[in-house]
Amino acid sequence: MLTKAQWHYCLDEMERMFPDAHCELVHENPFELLVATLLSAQCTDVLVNKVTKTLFQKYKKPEDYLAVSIEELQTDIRSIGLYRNKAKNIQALSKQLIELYDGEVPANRDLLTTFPGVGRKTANVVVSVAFDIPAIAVDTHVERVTKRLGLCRWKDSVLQVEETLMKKTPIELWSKAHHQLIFFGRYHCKAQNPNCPECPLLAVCREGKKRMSKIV
DNA sequence: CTCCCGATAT
DNA sequence: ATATCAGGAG
Repeated sequence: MLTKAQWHYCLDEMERMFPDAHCELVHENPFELLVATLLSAQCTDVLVNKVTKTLFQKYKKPEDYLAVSIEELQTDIRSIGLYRNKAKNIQALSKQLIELYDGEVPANRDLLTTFPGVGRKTANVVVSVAFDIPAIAVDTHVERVTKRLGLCRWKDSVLQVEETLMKKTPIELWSKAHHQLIFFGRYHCKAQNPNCPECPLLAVCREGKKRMSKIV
């Protein structure tokens, strides 16, 4: 397992590699971020942005998503994948927003998870990015990177990963570290071909050292 | 655990 | 052909 000093070394190096890591889901308000994040499940953010570019011109408010048929909304987001569930969730979520929150996205993680299609990860993204509330959303990249490094156990749940990250990272760094973990996982410590030979974290990485010893 | 699911990279 | 992608619900 990584020591505290080793983890802070990782945070420093990721800051060096990706100093401008940020949310790559294009949005102009909390509602757009909520929809974009819901759409991003099992889909690249590049594809999400391609769809929302036209989607957000057609649908501005929750009412707009309820004004069309489910089939029409499905067609508008079909290229995203999982489009039947996502279309249904967007309409149900819009209805709940109007009836219980006057159409405004609540700045509260636990309230957000009561919305259909919104789990802990999506809720953490929204409160963190849209409302500057400290949170660490554990997506596929964050989970993979923290487990490869050895900060977490391979058998840990995403909630356990989140708790470990919150415990071992100063709260003022949560948002930045969260995005740097994603950039590091997306562009360097990739799922299929991680670039271990050129990795500045190799010296402290459990999985990296194992992979490199196999090559030699 | 399974299902949902199209686009892209390997 | 197969793996993966800013997951969530039953």
